[in-house]
Amino acid sequence: MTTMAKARPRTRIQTQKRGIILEAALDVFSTHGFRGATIDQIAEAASMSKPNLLYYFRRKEDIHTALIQRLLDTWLQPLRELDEIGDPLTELRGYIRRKLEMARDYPRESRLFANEILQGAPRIMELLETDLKSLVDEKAAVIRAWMKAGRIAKTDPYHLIFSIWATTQHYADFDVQVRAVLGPDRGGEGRFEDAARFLEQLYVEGLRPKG
Amino acid sequence: MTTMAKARPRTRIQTQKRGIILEAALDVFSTHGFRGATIDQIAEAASMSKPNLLYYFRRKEDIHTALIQRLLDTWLQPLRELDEIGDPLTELRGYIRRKLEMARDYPRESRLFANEILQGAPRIMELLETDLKSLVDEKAAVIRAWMKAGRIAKTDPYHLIFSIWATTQHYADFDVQVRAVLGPDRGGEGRFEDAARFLEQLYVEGLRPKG
DNA sequence: CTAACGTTTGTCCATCCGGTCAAAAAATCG
DNA sequence: CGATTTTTTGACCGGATGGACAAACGTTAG
Repeated sequence: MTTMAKARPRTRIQTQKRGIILEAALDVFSTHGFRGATIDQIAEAASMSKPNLLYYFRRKEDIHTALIQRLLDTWLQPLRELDEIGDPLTELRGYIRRKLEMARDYPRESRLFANEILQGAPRIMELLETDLKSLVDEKAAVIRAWMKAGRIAKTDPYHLIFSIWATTQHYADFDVQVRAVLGPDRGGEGRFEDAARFLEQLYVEGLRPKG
Repeated sequence: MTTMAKARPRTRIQTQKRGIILEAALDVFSTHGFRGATIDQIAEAASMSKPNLLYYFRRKEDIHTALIQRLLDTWLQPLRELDEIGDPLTELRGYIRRKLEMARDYPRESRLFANEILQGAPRIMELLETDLKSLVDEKAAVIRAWMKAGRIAKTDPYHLIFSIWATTQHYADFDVQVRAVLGPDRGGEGRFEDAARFLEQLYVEGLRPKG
C-alpha cells in the first residue's frame, strides 16, 4: 500500500495530517485544476504552513497523484457492481442511480477527474489503458450477452456506457451551468431526483427489447 | 462589434494577426485551462514574441474573453435551429446530430467551454444566466408543447436537453478517455458514426410516445 | 532526564509569469 | 522621398510560486 523507500511504518500523526491535506487538496484541485492550484492555497485550506505540508508530501504532484489513485478505485465501484446474473434493465437502472448518487455526493472527485481528462490525462493515461479499459471491456461483454439473448435492445455497449458516464457526471461537472439554467434548486424533491427520473425513463424505454 | 475606445478602424494586419492569436490561444486554453495557459505558450504557438502579442491583446484575459464570446454564439446555434414546426423526433434527431458534429469538428471549442464551466464559469456566468437560460427556456417550452400534444413521451424537457449536451460533448471533452477504452479509431466508418447511431436509437426509442 | 526521532516554522531562493517601456523597424501616406 | 503611424523587439520589473533548509520545538522511550 505505501510507497516509501524503506517501508517506514506510518505514524498516527502522519495518517491524520495526510488525510487533512488530501481533503483540502481535493477542494483546491477540483476547482482550479492541477496547474491552477497552488501549494499555498492547499496549505491554507488545510490550516498548516506550506513547509509543513511539504513535509508530508514532497511535491505538489505527489498530492495530486495520491488523490487520483484513491479516486479511481471508488469511482469505478458502481460499474464493478453491474451483475451479469441480475435482470438487465434493473441492473442498468441501478448502475445509473449509483453513478448519479456519486455525482451528487462526490462532485469534487468528479471534477478532479474531469479536469485531468480534459487536459489530456497526462498523469493517469496508463491507468485508463489498463484498469479502466479492462473493466469496461468486461462489462461491455456482459451487456452484449444480454443483447444477444434478446433481453435488452441491441446497440453498442461501449457507447451505452459512455452515455451513462456522460449524463450522470454532467450533474457534477457542469453543475454551475445546470444551476444557471434551472435557477437555485427548486423546491420539492430536488434536482437530482428529477434527473434520476428522467434518465431512468430514457434508458428503460430506450433499451426495452423490441417485440 | 468592436469595443475600442475611439472606434479606430481595424487594420488589415490587425485583423490577420488577431485571428492567428485567437487560433493559437484556442489550442492552448483548451488544453490547459485559463490559469494553466501562459502568454508565452500562446505567443510561441502564434509564432510571435510576447510583447508583440500583447500589442494586439493587452491582457491575457482579453484573449480568453474574445474567444469565449465568439464561441458561445456558434455553440448554441444547433439548439436555435430546433424548429417547433417540424416533426418532433426528426427535429431532436437532427439536433443530436448537429451537436455531435460540432463535438467532432470543434473539439477545442468544446473543451474550452468545459474548462470554463468546470472552474465555476467565473468569466461567463452572466452569459449563462441570460443568453443561455432564455434560449433553453424557450426550447424547453417547445419540447413541452410536443409532449403535451402526445407527439413524444412525457418527461422533463430540461433534463432532456442536458442529457443531449452531456452525451454529445462527451466525445470532445473526454476524447482521451474514449480513445483509451476503444483503442485507436477502429476501421470502418469511425467512432462518431457509431456514437451517432447509438444516440439516435437511444433517444428515438426512449422518447417514442407510448401507446 | 536525556537522547533520538518526529514535527513545525521562518527564511530564503530560483524560476516563472503577466505585463511595461522605450526604442528600432516596417508600413503607409502625402 | 520624407513624415507619420503602425508593428516588432529586447530588456526589464514586481509579484507569485514551487521547493529547499536548518534551526527550533514536541514527543516518546529508555
